[in-house]
Amino acid sequence: MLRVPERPSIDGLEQKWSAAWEAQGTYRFDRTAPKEAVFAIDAPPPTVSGSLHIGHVFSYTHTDVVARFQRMRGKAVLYPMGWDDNGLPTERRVQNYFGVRCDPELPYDPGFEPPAQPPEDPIPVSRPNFIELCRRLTIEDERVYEHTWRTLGLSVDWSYGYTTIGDASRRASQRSFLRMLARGQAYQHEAPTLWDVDFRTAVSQAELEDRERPGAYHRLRFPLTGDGAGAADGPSFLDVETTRPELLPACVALVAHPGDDRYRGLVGREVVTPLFGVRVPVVAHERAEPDKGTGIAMICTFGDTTDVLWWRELDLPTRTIIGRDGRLEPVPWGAPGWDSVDPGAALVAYGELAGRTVRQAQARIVELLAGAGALIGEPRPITHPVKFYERGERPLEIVSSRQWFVRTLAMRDRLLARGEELRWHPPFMRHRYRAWVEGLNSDWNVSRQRFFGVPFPVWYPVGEDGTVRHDEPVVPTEDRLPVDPSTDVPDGYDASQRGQPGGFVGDPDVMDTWATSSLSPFIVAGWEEDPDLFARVFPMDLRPQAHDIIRTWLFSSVVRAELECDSLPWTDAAISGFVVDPDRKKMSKSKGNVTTPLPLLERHGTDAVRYWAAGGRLGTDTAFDEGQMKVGRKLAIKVLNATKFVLGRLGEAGAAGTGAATEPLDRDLLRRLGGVVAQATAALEAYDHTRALETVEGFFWGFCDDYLELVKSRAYGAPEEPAARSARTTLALALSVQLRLLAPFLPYVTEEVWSWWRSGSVHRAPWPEATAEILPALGTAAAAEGDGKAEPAGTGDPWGPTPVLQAASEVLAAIRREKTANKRSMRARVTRLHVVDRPDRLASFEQARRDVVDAGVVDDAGIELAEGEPSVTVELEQPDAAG
RNA sequence: GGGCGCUUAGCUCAGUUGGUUAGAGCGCAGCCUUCACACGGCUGAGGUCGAGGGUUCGAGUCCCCCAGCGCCCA
Repeated sequence: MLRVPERPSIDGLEQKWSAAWEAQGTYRFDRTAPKEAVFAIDAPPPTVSGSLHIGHVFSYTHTDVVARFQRMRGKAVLYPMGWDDNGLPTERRVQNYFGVRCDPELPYDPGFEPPAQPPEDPIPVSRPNFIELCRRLTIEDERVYEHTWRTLGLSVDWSYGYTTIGDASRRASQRSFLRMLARGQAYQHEAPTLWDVDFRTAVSQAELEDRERPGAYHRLRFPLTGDGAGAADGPSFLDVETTRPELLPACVALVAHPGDDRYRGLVGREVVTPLFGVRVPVVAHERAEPDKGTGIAMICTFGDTTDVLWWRELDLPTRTIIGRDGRLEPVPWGAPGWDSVDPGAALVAYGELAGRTVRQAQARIVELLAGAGALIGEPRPITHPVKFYERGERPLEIVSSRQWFVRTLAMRDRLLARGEELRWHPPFMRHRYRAWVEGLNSDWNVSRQRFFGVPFPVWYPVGEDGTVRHDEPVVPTEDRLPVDPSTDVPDGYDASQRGQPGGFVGDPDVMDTWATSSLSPFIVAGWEEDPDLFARVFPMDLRPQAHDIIRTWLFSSVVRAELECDSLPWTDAAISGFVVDPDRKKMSKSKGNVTTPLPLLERHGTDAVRYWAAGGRLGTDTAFDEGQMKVGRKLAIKVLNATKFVLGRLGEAGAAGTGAATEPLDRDLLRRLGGVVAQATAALEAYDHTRALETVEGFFWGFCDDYLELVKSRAYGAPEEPAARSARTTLALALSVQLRLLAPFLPYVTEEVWSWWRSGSVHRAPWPEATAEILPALGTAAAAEGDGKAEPAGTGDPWGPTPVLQAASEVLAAIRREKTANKRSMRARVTRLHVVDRPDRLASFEQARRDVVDAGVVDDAGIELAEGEPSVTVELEQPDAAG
């Protein structure tokens, strides 16, 4: 039954159909499907830190196109949505939103309510209170996110949702951790660690970024001691250039390149540090750069990662001075390890520095060095790369602390092999992964000294003397997970023993957020909790994500699947580009050029925004372009109107769409459509949604502009007239196929018009199949034909050339051109139409003659055909004769 | 410094294994009250394919080099 509205509109379709899809369970995953019929997507859980942005809309649309395509092809699609709510972005947002800060020393206050307005000075709250606030805010944010996704029409099965702080995620993270610990793949270690002094947490290699910062070389003079050989005729001092003079008290050696003739004779000798009088050796190492400064450098514990390398490889002593708050700590000059030729002077000098921040200490020590005559010349300003935590605001320091690590370095070769095994879209993204894995220089530090995260499921015994025995961790059995060691009690102890001699303490740290999100395929698949589900969906099919997190999320996910399952977590990775503003600048909050999705969806309509997003190729940065959204809106409206028109011609009987296409023009149209189906299908299989859309869209416009005009009047014919029946069969089939081809891109308008004449959702309809669906309409006719309208000799390609459609379109275009050139209406009558061409082309035109006559308003008697150089001559009736 | 990508019409981009006269959309200009659509339709103008060199009968496409832009890593 046809139900075509009088005045169709694309406005309001989002609300109508997203509710219907939810009510009808259109996108529900069929968990009874066998593994080979499942298409499982490991979609990125967006970070819950305020709001989704246009980049999310962009890449999630790409994924949704894949999901819808696979679903229509009959796959049981598992398309879950998670929220990445644990971690620093949430903590930071909660601090700002409520005006609080977490102080783990405070006791829980069950009655705490944050003030309506965040106060100027943050209110200190206990850790449990802080976590409550985190949960409260993330639940609110997640509700808003979900609404945005539903408006965008993502075909997610919401019943498979998860959050990275939820019970399932904590269980999976802790279970995996315990197993890695048991297998020796996780270990804890007191070591120099990159440290953000504002967030007061360790960060991993993956979270670093270099930023250009101004600095200055300070030339410091170190007197040589008289101990070494040849002291008498050598120099009496060494000059060293450093950008970090404040680390002088932490200096443990000077280093030069072994091949540097200037210093070769001095290696093994000792110098004395200015101000602090510490005797340090001159050593040699390949990593010293002869071209930099004076070619000899201070090794301090620790200024940068090269210091750590030198310290480790050269087996140097440790003198750390920077505390976790980024200030210089008091140190005991004269005590063992802090020997000085003049402890009193060292104490006085250091007294000027202790308690100051790195920055303040630098300013002060420069004055002291200048006063002591140890600063040679003026500091020389430079710009140099400095390591930052990607979310941080001050340069990272390196502090020594106890951290949990996962052994990734030892599995480098296996990880590289997995990178080759994974199918990347586009393929060149493979290089990003390989370069990252090859460049790994430390195991993965998974500890974070934060609050809102997954705790390590570990306690430590406290000795009778009160010392914490970190090397004897106590772990829970897996059936107790998830645990919070700060409130839960290990087996064999009771709560009163917490922190007591002979008792226990909980590990205070939480896991890196990637340590949880890297398990997303495991969390969704019910790892170790739902073996039936796990067997059906793991390994998954697709990981879609953007290229900025290849080194973090993609990498860590490959690590976890390798460790737990000895496999890839998925077979394919689809890597989206970024959305950039029209000036090719990355959209970001700091640049103030971000666009929030919901107003856009409301202004242009979801299908329009998705059209823009689907136009962005994988791996390619795409300009934010509202013009493209207007084009998408136009396309959606065209679908609406063209469907209305076609259904109007079909009538109740024709809408069934069975029968044969007997007219050559109709047969050509279907042949071309068959080719479009094949191309679009191949493109989508290859994760090239852009090409698929272009192909389908191009055909659709030609269908509307030419074919519909050509068959308009023929399709009006009586039910029993064969030419009319052929037109209606073709219209019904072509419309049905095209709506399904467009459905993954424009889910709302296609569902709306599908509902006018078909039952069920277009998104559950089978993906068009050229051979099975279109060939029968041609095949039955081919057998019936024999009157000179026969097909060209079979070339094996049923979707070959379409000469009749071609000829008709070209002549129609010539007629339009003439009418336009003469500023005449398209209804102006053509009195003479003279077509000159090759014989076969004339024959093709002849087969569509009636349709061209109707569409072009041509006097049939005025048509002349002749062989020769191709040309079309059109003469129009006199304007005044039109009446 | 290393790696990857990009450079084609005013703008955003296609251009498959080399093969007639390099395409699309937007924008622009002109025209058309057309019975699905004025949230429309039709028609048109517009490009020495970043520069240079090479391979080839033939290069936007393959090779070399250079420049610029972007991203990632050091």
